[in-house]
Amino acid sequence: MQIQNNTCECKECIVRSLIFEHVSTMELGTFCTTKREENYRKGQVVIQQGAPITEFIYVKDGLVKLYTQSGQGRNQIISLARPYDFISLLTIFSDKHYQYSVSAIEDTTVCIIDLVRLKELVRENGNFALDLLERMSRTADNIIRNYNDINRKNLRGRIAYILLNFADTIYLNDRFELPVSRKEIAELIGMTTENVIRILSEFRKEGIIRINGKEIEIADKTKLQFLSEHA
Amino acid sequence: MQIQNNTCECKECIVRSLIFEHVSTMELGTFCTTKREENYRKGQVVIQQGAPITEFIYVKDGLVKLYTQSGQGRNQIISLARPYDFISLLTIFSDKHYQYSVSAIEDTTVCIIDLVRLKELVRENGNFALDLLERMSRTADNIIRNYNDINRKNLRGRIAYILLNFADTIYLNDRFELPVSRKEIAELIGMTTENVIRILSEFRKEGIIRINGKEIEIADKTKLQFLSEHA
DNA sequence: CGCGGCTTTGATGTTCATCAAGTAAAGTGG
DNA sequence: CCACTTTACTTGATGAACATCAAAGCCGCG
Repeated sequence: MQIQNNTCECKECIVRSLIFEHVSTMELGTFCTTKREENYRKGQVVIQQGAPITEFIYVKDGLVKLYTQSGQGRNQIISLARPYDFISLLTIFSDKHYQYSVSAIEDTTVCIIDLVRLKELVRENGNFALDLLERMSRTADNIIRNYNDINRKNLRGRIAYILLNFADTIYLNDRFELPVSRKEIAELIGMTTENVIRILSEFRKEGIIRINGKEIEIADKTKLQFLSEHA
Repeated sequence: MQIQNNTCECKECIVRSLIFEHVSTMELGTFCTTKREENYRKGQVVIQQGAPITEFIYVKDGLVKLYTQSGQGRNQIISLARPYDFISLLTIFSDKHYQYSVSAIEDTTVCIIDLVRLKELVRENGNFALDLLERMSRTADNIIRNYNDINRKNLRGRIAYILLNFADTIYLNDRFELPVSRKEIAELIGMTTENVIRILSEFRKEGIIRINGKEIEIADKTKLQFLSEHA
């Protein structure tokens, strides 16, 4: 983890993110003086569950996972966050401490803004407040819907669902490199690592997907969609 | 469902609710002219999944459930909402249509505020915006944590968990009347009705609880807590 | 009074986690 | 760069946990 200097390229970075479209250039200036960037390598912990919340963090580049840890290494992944996802959006306004951990799945750069400063901005700029509400609403909503969807599927349905998710929502391509390990997939959709592997193998044998290590290609999308919906 | 007249007892109702503590008396006045109340009897639908979101709704009195419906009557309850819970808090700022249904578990009165008016208030009143953010954050957070907690427990653990939840969080009493049917408990914690009944019976036989229809009394709280945490 | 929904219990079968054991890959220190 | 250790991946066998099916009693409601 390294702290970088604050050359103010915020404009580009932040403006690209919808949430900040209502922040004026002047207000943006004050961000640049208070924000900082940090880099994390794959595997490093960005936020430790239980740590006090003093800052607002978002992913500028890379990929992170939000997860809860409980005894003996049994983790549960709440969600994955990509650039411009606001990883501390969940508890940030309601809690004093993080209820989950965040760590980098790929090399990641995050931007960090002081929470007090962010709150000031909410108070001063009503449109920004609305943007933030909308963003937060969407984030929470997606997570909840995800839990709901996954809970009513059997294991084959879950694997189908997550594969379609990667292809259609994240990579926009039926062929992609899995960013996560089999173990992490298991933690993401609530099953064991062995069964993730088993079912991926089944899908391969059935000609639904092609696998080469972390590389996945969807061969029979119709069938995968059917499985996702009906299993 | 009846529409009531708008005698402005908002002050009492709304002020009691933390979220509105930063709304001035003047602003409160404009609420009274725009808000309305509706009554629903047990079992009636307050919000139908898919309906357009045009208003902000909260429970003034009673108890409702938020749930998603999927084919052939297999529902999943997302959460229960009691007075001053903001039932349309989730999708309200991010979606145009409700992603879930809401119906009354007990006779319920809801207050309804025009969404446009609410957004104006967010824009005008920064402290109110922060309150709303906090409230929303907490709501979403609780739901997510709940899913997380429940997912890692086996069936006995889930029943223990939900019973403790009723006793400690909702009724503040080790003896209470179950507001929900066995079927609804099942939908709330992701198991079948039969197994809810079976495990409640087991707990009764094991002397952990006493049951009389909908009335539950926790007899051995220590054991229930142990089950909730270790099963 | 009868019908439909809720509740209860038992029997059965499927799904899934766990255990075990081995291979492959990736990081680590000399 | 190679031996070494650790972590990820894979497959099979087993049993436990849980859903499903079936049948019957109960209760409220029209």
